Amino acid sequence: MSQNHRPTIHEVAKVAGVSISSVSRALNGNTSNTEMVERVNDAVRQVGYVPSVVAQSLKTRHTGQIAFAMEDIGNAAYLAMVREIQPTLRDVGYRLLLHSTGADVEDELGVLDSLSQNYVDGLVLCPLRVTERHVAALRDTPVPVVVIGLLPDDVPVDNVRADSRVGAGMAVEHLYEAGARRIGFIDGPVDTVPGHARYEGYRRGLDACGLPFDEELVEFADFQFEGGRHGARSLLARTDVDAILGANDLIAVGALHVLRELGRSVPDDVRVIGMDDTTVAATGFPPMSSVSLGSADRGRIAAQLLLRRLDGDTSPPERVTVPPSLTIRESTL
Amino acid sequence: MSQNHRPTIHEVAKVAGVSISSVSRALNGNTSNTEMVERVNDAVRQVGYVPSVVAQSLKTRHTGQIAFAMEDIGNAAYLAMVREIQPTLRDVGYRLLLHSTGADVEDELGVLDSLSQNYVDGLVLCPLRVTERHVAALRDTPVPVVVIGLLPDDVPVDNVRADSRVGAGMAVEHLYEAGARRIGFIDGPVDTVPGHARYEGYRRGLDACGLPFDEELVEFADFQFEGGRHGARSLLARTDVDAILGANDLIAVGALHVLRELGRSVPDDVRVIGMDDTTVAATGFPPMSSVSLGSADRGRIAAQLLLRRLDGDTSPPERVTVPPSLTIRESTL
DNA sequence: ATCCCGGCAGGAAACGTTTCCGGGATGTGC
DNA sequence: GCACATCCCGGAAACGTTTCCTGCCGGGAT
Repeated sequence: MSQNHRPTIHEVAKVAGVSISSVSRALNGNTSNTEMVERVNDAVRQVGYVPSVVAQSLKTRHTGQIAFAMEDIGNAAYLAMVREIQPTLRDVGYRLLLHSTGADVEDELGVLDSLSQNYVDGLVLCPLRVTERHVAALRDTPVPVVVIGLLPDDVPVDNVRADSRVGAGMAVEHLYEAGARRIGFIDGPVDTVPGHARYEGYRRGLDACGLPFDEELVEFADFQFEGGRHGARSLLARTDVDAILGANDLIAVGALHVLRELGRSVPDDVRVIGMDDTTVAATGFPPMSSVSLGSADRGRIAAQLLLRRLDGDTSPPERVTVPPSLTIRESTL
Repeated sequence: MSQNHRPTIHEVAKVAGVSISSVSRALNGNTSNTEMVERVNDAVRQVGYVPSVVAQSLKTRHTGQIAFAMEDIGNAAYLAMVREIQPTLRDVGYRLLLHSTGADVEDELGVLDSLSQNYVDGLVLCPLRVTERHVAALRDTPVPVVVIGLLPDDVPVDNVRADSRVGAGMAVEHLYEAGARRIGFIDGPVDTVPGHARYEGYRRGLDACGLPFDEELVEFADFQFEGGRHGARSLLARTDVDAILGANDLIAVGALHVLRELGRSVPDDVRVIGMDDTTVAATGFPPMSSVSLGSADRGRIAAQLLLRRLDGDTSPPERVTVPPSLTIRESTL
């Protein structure tokens, strides 16, 4: 908290004895006269000049900022994305703005609307759901947007997605191969995009293995540790299983705890697998297998796609799907 | 991606048949003529006007943005802070910029320097270390800064800190009361601020309990899960313990795993406690006790302090210490 | 009826840059 | 030595707001 007046380009010009246009050119590398450049640099040092990014933004019409909007940065999948997006952007000089929208769809739309305020050059968006208003807003957004998650095919926006349907299917098949025949499934809320996709994947996985679908085996819960515990308790109170698939790692770890409380051994009595392959999977006990949905990859790819657009690429919208993969640990051996 | 020209205040003025000054006044609530306000609002709707925050920032000299800089958003403690800071700021209309500096002190100083670019109105900073250059930069920062973490007393900047020294001491005393007499300690790197403070706390805790200090009982590691595993292996290969304090939860959970591998029961043979009280503590097995250092509280308080400064408060720098507390779970019963 | 005062709206300047444009100097080719 | 092209630099406009200042109008008091 200090001097009341930061030096502007005018002061630099005065000290250097040149015009402000020359200062600007010198600083932006648009002059070939090295003596001029030196004089300007000296003056810059002397007065301690730092350009105002706000004024630059106003003039150049870009801000050097990119926003990332998701539901909750506390969610490990989004966290993994941020950890890739931030360095990717920073390396090329962009700053990252974080919007946690909470479970509020209005807030999410608010972010989209606010893009017209021109405070960012682009947006990476992880929508909770995709409503018609989303589609409308995405159709004529004032800045490039990349959506991570499911998106109707006709929305002209770059899109990177995981295939959690396939991922859930893979998990089921993996459990089947490990010997499981009654595979319980604790899903997240079915009215969310991932909840729905994983439910489908579970069913397809059963089909692929020739196992019958039994709705007794399915439980719905929050995507949280406590959700997983409640889900597992209800499930196990109702029926018996020899494997459990959790729709994410927290749910699965919750199930792990309940199984121990009930004295069931993992993996000998019951195999357990989660999804997202986050830290809690590795640190759980026993170390838990999980379906990696490539969150980090999706984040990085989204950032790269966005940067391409900002570079002026006008090719048709891209649609990238990151394939899931299994990380096998002790809970399904 | 759409229309090449967003409407400006001039268009609104033209449509409304008034001057741009009147539009500005109407939009900012600086006019009492309700008919004027209505006419302007109608025109705004008609042309789809959205103010340019960049132009506003240039004129008003504030940006509505606040930066949060820390080492790594992947660190659960920082994550907890962001989760409090972001909503706190958003509720009063500020946007949050995220700077993960990595382990790079230069980068951290770069953030401080970049404040002169005036792209944010304030900064919440979690410094890795506090060098003289930090102090110099903090002494005359162009915008308010709140530092989370240790800070020399004479730096005139708001400061909120945890007392991890006391926290580590509490952990030791808790273990002692639970019956432990040989308490191992797996610290983080001792040249980091938290590593050092926790080391001191550990020693003071021993003193308070009348236990002798034995350097055989101390191991240094990364603040990570793998670090905890390595540290625990070395420690247990060298000597025997009846309790382990991990300098953070990941370290402690790593120790938990090693103990199980070695067939030592927790908490019966060895009690384990971590620090930071993050998700992995609750989801570990057995659920692990941890010293809460109030990360969320610190984040919220820091944000509130910053907002007060931005509101024009010029009272002397504030120094807030958030007291640690114990969260007891099964690993120390 | 005149004067004064208050309120309200419009014009214009300012925020700090970048960039267009034009003029003077310099250099090149005849 | 002259014409012409080239290069550089300075002046000025522009980006889209907010706000100061001025002038106008109307109303109340004398």
